[in-house]
Amino acid sequence: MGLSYVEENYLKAILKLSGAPEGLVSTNAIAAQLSTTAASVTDMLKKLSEKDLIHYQRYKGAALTPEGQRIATVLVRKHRLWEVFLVESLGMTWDEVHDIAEQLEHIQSDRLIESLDAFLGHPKFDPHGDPIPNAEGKYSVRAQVPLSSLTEGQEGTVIGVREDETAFLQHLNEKGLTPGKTVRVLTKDTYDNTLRLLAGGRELNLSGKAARNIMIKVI
Amino acid sequence: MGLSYVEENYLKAILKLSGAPEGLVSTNAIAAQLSTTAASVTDMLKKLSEKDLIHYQRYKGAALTPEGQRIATVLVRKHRLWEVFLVESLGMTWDEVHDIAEQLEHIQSDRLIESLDAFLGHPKFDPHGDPIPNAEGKYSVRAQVPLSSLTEGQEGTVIGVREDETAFLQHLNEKGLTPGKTVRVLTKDTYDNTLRLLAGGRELNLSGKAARNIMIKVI
DNA sequence: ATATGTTTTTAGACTAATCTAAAATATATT
DNA sequence: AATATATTTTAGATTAGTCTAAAAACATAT
Repeated sequence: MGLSYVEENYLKAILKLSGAPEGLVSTNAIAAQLSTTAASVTDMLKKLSEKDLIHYQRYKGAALTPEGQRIATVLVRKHRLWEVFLVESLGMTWDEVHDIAEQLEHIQSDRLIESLDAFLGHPKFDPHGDPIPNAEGKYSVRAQVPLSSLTEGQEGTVIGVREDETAFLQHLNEKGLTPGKTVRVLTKDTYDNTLRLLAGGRELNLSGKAARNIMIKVI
Repeated sequence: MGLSYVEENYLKAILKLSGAPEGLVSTNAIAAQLSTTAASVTDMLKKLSEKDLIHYQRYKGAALTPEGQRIATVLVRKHRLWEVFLVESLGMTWDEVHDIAEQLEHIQSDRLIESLDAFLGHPKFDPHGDPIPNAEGKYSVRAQVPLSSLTEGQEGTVIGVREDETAFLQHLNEKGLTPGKTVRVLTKDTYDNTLRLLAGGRELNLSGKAARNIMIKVI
């Protein structure tokens, strides 16, 4: 029924590599992505093709079928939801969560992932600013990124917040970080990601946690 | 370096089976516990012995070494912490979390498990009432007796169950016999030890067999 | 103490995933 | 177009974990 850990990783690699150019993914590209050999990839491509998860013609390359794409997208969804949990709930740093999420994304339970999604407040973006596909596999458009993903010198306008907790909104009101306002990142602390901002003509500090909940449209 | 998923499951099975009688665990007992064959168990016992995680003499049986016990106890710690998270944070029911925790316990990251422990407030018991060993492997104790040992008129609170079979937990959920609930023994059948209970304001019957698997803290 | 029955181990085979080395195919160059 | 180079596939071997069937060890009963 379910796929193995390894099969899942191949599907995710193919999804990642079929990003920009709408062509076929090569054997070597997959081998490099997964740090394995071309021979191993060929074997697996045959197997995934047999299961109708990819279209594959030898010497040509591979592309996900609709079903393969669905499965790979669920993996991306799980990976990014777990990253949000690790950073926002457990307080881990964005650079240490990837390897753990890489393991957690293989946990099998639909109920679990939907409960986690609800617990986190149905986030649309992960701590790196990447969009989280919803349960139907649809991505939010990347017109907006969390303020926390901006680098020093970048500028944008506040679109809104991710979680509309009253206390949090009041906090932002006091700082003048309301929708429509323009903000510029002056400095970003390398340890705790606290931001020094220029907004409405005055400078202010903002915690990394708060910055993650403020959505920005980059100018 | 690290152990495989399978090796970890063998260590956990041996820890579970070396519970009461301080003797050796038999090959057949492990095979039954893991739903595998005796031949497979023999192979693995040799391997674990080679790694100094168990003491093993052929035809005699196996017992954990201090290092094997340490690893198995960490697994129990992880399993139970995840169960607390699934029930208390995600709002899942105690009968559906076991299989998910069975997967989550194999996630490798010391930082993760200590962060999770802190996030949950360093719980001492899991949703089934079983104690959670701390980072040093020490368990908290709690005075508990099986429900079957109560006499007519005695009262207590449900702490947990002895066997965590999903079907059994669901059965208890339907009857409202979940951890924290108060129960009073109304009558006890002298022949088959069937109990007539008062729990959550309503009366219900419970077989002697089921009662032996429910742990109670007497008031 | 010998026969019977149970438990455990060994022997040999299978699957999934991997590798190296060689062969086949595709691509690029002149 | 012929040849050189790069990519991909095949062939064959390896490892971890599993299985069935047969042999070996142990336990028990008469």
